[in-house]
Parts: sequence; C-alpha cells; structure tokens
Amino acid sequence: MFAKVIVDIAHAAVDRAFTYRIPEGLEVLPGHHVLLPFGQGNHVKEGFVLSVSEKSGLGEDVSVKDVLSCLEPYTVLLQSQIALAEWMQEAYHCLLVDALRLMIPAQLRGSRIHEKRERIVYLADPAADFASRSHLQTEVVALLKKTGQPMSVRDIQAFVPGASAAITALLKKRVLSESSFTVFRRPEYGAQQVNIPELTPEQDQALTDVESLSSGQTALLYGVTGSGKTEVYLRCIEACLQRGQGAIVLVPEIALTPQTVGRFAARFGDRIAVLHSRLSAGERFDEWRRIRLGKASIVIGARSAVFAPVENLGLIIIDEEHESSYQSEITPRYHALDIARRRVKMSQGRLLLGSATPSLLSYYRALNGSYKLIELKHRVGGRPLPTVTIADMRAEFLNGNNGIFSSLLLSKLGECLRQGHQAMLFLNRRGYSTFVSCRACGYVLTCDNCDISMTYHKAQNAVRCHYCGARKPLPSVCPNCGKPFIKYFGIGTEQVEEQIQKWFPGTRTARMDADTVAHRDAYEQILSAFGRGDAQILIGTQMIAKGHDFPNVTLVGVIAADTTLNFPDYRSGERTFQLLTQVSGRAGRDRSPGQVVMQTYVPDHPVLQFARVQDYAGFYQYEIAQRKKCLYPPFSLFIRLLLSGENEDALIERGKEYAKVLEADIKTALGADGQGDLLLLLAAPAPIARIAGQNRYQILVKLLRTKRLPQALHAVYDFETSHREDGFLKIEINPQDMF
DNA sequence: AGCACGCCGACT
DNA sequence: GTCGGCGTGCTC
Repeated sequence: MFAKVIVDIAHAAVDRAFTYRIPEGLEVLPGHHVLLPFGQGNHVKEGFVLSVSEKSGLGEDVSVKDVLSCLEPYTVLLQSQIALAEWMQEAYHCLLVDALRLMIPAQLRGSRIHEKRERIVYLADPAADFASRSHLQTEVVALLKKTGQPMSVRDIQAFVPGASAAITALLKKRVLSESSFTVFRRPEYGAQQVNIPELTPEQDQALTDVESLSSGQTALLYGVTGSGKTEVYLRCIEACLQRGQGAIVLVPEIALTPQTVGRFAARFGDRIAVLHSRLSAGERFDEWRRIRLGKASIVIGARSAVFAPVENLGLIIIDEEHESSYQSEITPRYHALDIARRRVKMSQGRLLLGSATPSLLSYYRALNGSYKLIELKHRVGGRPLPTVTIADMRAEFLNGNNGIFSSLLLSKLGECLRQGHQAMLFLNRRGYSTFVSCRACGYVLTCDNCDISMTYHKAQNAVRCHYCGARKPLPSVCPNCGKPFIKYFGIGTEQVEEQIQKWFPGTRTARMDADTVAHRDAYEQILSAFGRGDAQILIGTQMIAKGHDFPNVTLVGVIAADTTLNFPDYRSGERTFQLLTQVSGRAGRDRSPGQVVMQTYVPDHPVLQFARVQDYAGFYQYEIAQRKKCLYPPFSLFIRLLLSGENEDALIERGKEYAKVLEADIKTALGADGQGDLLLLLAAPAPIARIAGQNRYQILVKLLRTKRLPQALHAVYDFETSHREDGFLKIEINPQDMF
C-alpha cells in the first residue's frame, strides 16, 4: 500500500504530493498526521496523508521511502477538509499546506501539545486492613476507604498535603492500584440559566424558512437590532441536532464573550465547543479534539472556526455576517463566508447569515435569488426602535457654538443624567486631537516613519502615530518655524471625556478605545463595570458599537457621524451605515425608549438620512445604484496589488513597470474580444504612501464579471507568484479597506 | 525548508 | 594548488 502525502513545509517547491510506502502492520488512512524521512539527509518531517492506494503510480527509477509512523491514533483531517483545502489551493492560489494548517490546532504540529491525563488511584483490596508507621500513607488509605471510590492524585493531595511520595510508596507495595484517563482542558464561561422564550410569529416563520431550505443553500436572516436573531439560531441548531447533525456558529471575535458562549451553553451544555484566539494552547487543542472525537457537535468560534472538524455538518451560522473580520488578513486570504458556502455545499448542509445591516453583497445576492431572504422586521416585545435626530454642526457653528457637542446633545445628555439613565458617546478616533499643527506656519506634525499626521495623547503628553505606534513628546515650539504656536486640531475620545467633565462636572465616565483596553480582559472589565452602573457615560470608538445590551442606556451620541464617510474607499458608505445602525441599536434596549443624536457637517448626505430613519432597504437602493454607476463590486471584481519597499524612487519605478506587465498579462488572458472587461488599471502611491518606514505603491484593477473573469484572475495570481520574490507584493481581492 | 552539487576568488 | 563563497536544483 502507498500513501500520497504532503510534507509539512510551507514552500512552493515541495507543495505537492509525495508517495510513501506504508509498511506492514502500520495502519495509515487519509487524514493521518505522519512522520516521514524527507530529502537527502532523510530528515524526519511531519506530513499529512491525502490519499491511500494499492499502487505507487511511480516509475521504477523513483526510490520510494516508508512512512515512519502516525503521530495521533486518529486522523487529524476529515476527507471533506482535505477536499476543502484542495479547493482553497485553487481558489486562493495558496499552498496546500497553508490551507491544511488552518484545519488543525497550530500546536499539534511539532507535537508541541499533548493530551492531559489525570492519574487516579484506588485500593487494590478495599477490604484489606492497612497499618504503617507512615502517617501520610495511613491517611491516604483512610481517605480512600472513607470515600469508597477511586480518587485522582490531585484530589488526594488536596486532602492530604504532601501525599505524593506516600502514594508512590503505596503503589510500590501494591496496596494501591492506578490508572489514568484523559481530561479535556475547557475554557471557562459563565453558565446562564436556561430560559427558552416563546418564539414570535416572525421568529417562528424564520425558523420554518431555514428548515425548508434545500441542502447546500444559503439564507440571509435580515433582522433589525433586538429582533431576536439569536433565538432563531438556537432553534435552528436544536433542529439540526435532532437530525443527528453538527453545527458551526461564527461570531466576530470581539463578540465572543463568556455571555455569548454562556447563552449557547445554557441550551446545549457539553455539546458545545468554543474556538477563539484567547484560549490557551491546551484549551484550544482539547476543544478541537472534543469536536474531532465527536464529543462536541456544536462549535462556536471566530473566523477560523469555519474549518472545525465537524462531521455530518448540517448547519453553519454566521452572525453579523457583514463584519470585515471574517476576511483573513494573511494568506490564504480567505473569507469565512466563502468557506462556509463551500462547506455546506459539500456536506449538503445549510448556511444561515444573520445581520441587522447586511453587507451589500449579501443583500444583493438575496434579492437576486441566490440566497433566500428571511426578515425579522420587529423588535421582540414590540419595543420601538430608538428615535434618531441629526444635529447640524454647521448651524451650531454659525450660532456661535464651536464646541464638540451640539446644543441638542448637551440638553439630551443633561436630561439623561438627571433621570439616572446611562449614555454612550461614540467617536471613531482615539487620543485627544487628530492632528497637531503650527498656527504660524501651518506645519503639521507627521510621523518620521509614516506618511500620516500624528495624534496628540494628552494623558501621556505625547504625540503618537496610530499606524506604526511611534511616539514623541509634544514640542513646545514649532519644529519648522520655531514659533510657540503649536495647537491641536480635531477631536478624539480623550477630549470627549475631558469635555464631559467641563459640561457635567463630577459625572462618572468610562473610556473604551485601543488605549484603555491595552491589556487583556480590559474590554470585558470596562463593559461589565458600565453594565453595573459604575459609570454614567461610556465614551468609545467602534468597540462600543457592538456587544452587550445595557438596559439603562437611553441615549447614544455620535460625535462625528461623517468621519468614516470620507474614506478613500468604495465601501465607506456601507461602513458608515453599518456603524451608525449598530451604535444606534445600543439605545433603548429596555423599557425606556432610546434616543440617538448624530452630529454631522453633512446632514443631508443620503447615507446619514437613511441611517436616521433606520431604512436599510432605502440605503441599499441608494448605495447599490452608486456601485452600479461606478461599476464597483458586486458589479465588478476589484483587485489591489500593494507593493512596498524602502526606496521610494525604485518602488515607483517598479510599480509603473509592474502595471505595464500586468496590464499586458490581463489583456492576453481576456483575449481579443474581451478587452473591454478590463475596466480600470491604476498605478499610484497608496493613500498612505508610507507606513513604518516602508513606502507603499498600489495597482488597482477593476474587472467586469464576465465568463472570462477566471482567466483574468489567474493572470493576476500568476503575476503575483512570478514577481513576489523581487520585492514585497501583496494581492487583495475586493479589499476591506484601501489604506 | 534544507541539503548537495558546482563553479570562481583569497589563502597555505 | 586547496578551502569556501552561496547560486541552482531536487526532494517520494
């Protein structure tokens, strides 16, 4: 018997199947993690078995080596995972090993992690009398007699300190016998009480709709904030379990809190496994193993959990499907949504996407019939959506208010505080000011390593670069003209906090941004403290936009609703609408109706107007028309090639050269009658032309979605593979942002 | 990723 | 004359 094996080395030259003989007496199956002799020195390498066959399929001239051993007694890859990795290799032009590595815990490679075993001991003869001069031994035996059952060594030590040596002696004397069993290291999450609410008619219909999907199909559950999407998920999983199938639930990393997990645990207990980046290596390995060994059939996790080894996969749920964190930033740059679609197609399962603000692409697909659209239009309990008011900051300025709060927000804040309610203030910028400038000469303080202005952080009395982290003291005089007219402009969360103290002295505030959640758990701590009422006002960046429900929050203020609107990015409208809707959803989750004040300098902007009345459908119609007009995705494929290098001139030179070659390659791939499919090819320095000392240059390519698209895409990928050696080159398909 | 083979400069 | 630089090519 022979095995086709891929060696666990991430290099294009060896990223192919090698054939090894399976020695007599060794059981090797597809998916096994094996040790192999490889290369001239017969170095022992790890590998993954892709397939097993009777014949080697190789000529006489090739010397075939033997598989040495299997590293685990079970196969670490499912057949379906191998097939998925092979599909990814094609789809993302990545190495097969890189795709396979996503399917297993990282520490499994190199045997850096092992299963944990617990030793238990018991009396060899429970009836026998025991006497010894050692009082420790006597105590241990007495304890075991008293409990009348086997005990773990650890438990015995808790009762009898220092019992270790005594136990060893007793085992040697055969007074005790021992055995051991595997323990699974489990992450902790708060157990919640089981509370199964009645479904609303809408939720019930949604459940029926999901259940009636044909196998391999995708549904988009579009439900306004507070409409009870999670309860629909839970019921769908229940139905899935009843059919004897497994399920995967993807949640954005930041939302994967003990509370979220607890809600699933309350319903499904030990049948759930959790996978996310904050687990310890042991926990992650054991949770993965519980899934692989069939002890858990429901997986709750972040992006990479889409690869979990769930057999008989009946359902994948992607909550907050519009979140950009579902797209991987590193190769293979997969999107969890695409992987999920592929997986349910292969397993004849179903995919459920949920969001209050679906991505434009998903809604487009839902309207075109490739997804089934399921809607939840009402909030559970009939609670009204918050009322949103737009504050025109231009008018405020003309009326003599040059502060950061509009008079409307100030009065609502005062009212909110007087009534003993809580408020949240949202601003998409941390620090104190957005840039520092000299009033005499106009000089703007920029980072030495990046093409970006530096942000003033008052708490540290320093300016910092938000891209490379560089930090320097605030100069007292202008570095350019030497005059003492250095001033800060623009606002950040630090300043909002300060201004609150000015307007409402003594108010307890909490701030949540990348600065205050620097250490682990701080995110949770700040949120739960706010939930307890420790602070009256929570000020923060988009971190506060999602997550917990705070019943006492009746007011949400958006300090600058248009900051994300002007990004040099075709997604900025979509991003802004999503953010504003998410933030607004924080207000009025309980009895008191919620109010939202959005401050802006462009009050008439359609995106803000649709956000004001929470009209997703209207927003969609507006935004999709924009995309169509400019032929942006989903009407085209947008590709960004980012080159970076130290030498600016050389980089620009090479960028121009690359653009020429790439254009020729694409045109060749498109053929004579397909030249019109290449809509745009733009080569220019990136919007942020330098980060951390690296100059950046980008080539933007826009391709029409025709049947020739795959060929053109191939040409781009081939270009990347043949050019990535001579400089840093990164390729992004439909990038999430374009800095 | 490793390692061997292989063809040109500074040393005994 | 040899030792050793790392360019090129192969790994079942």
